[in-house]
Amino acid sequence: MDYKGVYSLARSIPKGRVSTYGEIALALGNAGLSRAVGNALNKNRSMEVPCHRVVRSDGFVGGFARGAGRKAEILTGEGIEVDKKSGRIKDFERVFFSLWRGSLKAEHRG
DNA sequence: CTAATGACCATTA
DNA sequence: ATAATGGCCATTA
Repeated sequence: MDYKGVYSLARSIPKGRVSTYGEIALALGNAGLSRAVGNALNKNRSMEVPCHRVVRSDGFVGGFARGAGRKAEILTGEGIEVDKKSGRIKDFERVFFSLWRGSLKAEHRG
């Protein structure tokens, strides 16, 4: 598993935006890596890698080494609204950032 | 090597 | 909209 690639892509996510495990996997060349990507980010624990900006494709924040609640709080601090009750991201399609084409539908109408 | 687990994704009912 | 099922890859025991 090329962790370096995962971390590099994760770093590519700008503040105030979120991407998905599947996107990273797809950018690496294998969409099936989605699960492995999560493992890689989990193992990381480096502050230089904004793993908190990587969420599930469904719009849920997903898991986090420090707990999903912590992840949601960090995202909220970056301007991304998260519903603590359901653990879902508000305006997910709006804050979504595509790694392989630098955002596609996210910028379709500003 | 086999078996089980995980920060997932897509399909189907 | 929610709930349940199958598939995928890598790591760990």
